[in-house]
Amino acid sequence: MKAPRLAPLKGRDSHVAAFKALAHRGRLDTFFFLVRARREVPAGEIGDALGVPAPTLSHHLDVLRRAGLVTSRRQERYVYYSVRPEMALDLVRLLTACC
Amino acid sequence: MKAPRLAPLKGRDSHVAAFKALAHRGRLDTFFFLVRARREVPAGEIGDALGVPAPTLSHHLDVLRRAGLVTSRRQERYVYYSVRPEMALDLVRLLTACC
DNA sequence: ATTATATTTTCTAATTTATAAAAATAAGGA
DNA sequence: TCCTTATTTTTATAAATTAGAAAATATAAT
Repeated sequence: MKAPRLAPLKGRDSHVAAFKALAHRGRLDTFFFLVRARREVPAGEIGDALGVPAPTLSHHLDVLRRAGLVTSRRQERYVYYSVRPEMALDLVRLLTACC
Repeated sequence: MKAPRLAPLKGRDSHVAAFKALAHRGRLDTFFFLVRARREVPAGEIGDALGVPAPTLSHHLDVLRRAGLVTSRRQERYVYYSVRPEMALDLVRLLTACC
C-alpha cells in the first residue's frame, strides 16, 4: 500500500537537521549565496565570495548537503554546489501549517 | 524617509535565531504542540504532555520566546504560552524566495 | 504567616559544534 | 611521472549548547 499522507503539523528529524543546517550565520549566507546565484557554483568561488577558509566552508557545505538543502557534483577539478529546493519547500510546508 | 524594502533573498540574524530555536527536537515538538493546540497553554500542561522536566522546558520556551516564535502571558499562578505566527511567516517568506 | 502550586533562575557536567592547521585525495598539465 | 591546483578529510582544541537538579521566585489559598 502507499505510504499514508504524513500529518503536516508534526516536525520530523529531517526538519530538525534542516533547521540546524540553516541555524548558523555562515551556512545561511552560503545557502542564500547559492539561492541568489541560481546556478552551480564551485566551492572555491563560494569561499572567495564569502571570505571563508576552504576547510570551514567544506564542513558547512557538508552539513547543508547532509540536510538535503544543497547538492554537489564533481566535474574535472571542481566540485559544483547548487540548491536543492525540495527540502526548503518541505520546511515551508511545515511552517505554513501554523499560519 | 521610510525604511527601504528589505531584500528577501538575504538571511538575517533574526532568521538565524529562529532557525536555531527550531533546530532542536524538543523545541520543535514544543512549538508544534502549541501550533496544534491553537490556544494559550500553561507551561505545566506542555511539560506534562511532552514529558519534559519543568526547568528544561522553561529553558526551551525561553529560547523560542527570545526568537519571537512564541509569546507568554502570566495570569494568576500560570504562565500561558502561545504561538506568534509572525516570525514563522518571516521564515516562510525567506524560504519561498528560493523556490 | 504558612503552605501549596507553578515557573524561572542558577549552576555544573556532559555533549555537541566550530574552526583551523595539517594531511590526504582527485584531476589535469608539464 | 612529478607538479600544481582544488577540494575534502582528519585531527585537535576552543567555544557553545544542552539537560536537569537545586534553589529561588511568584501567586494564591488556607
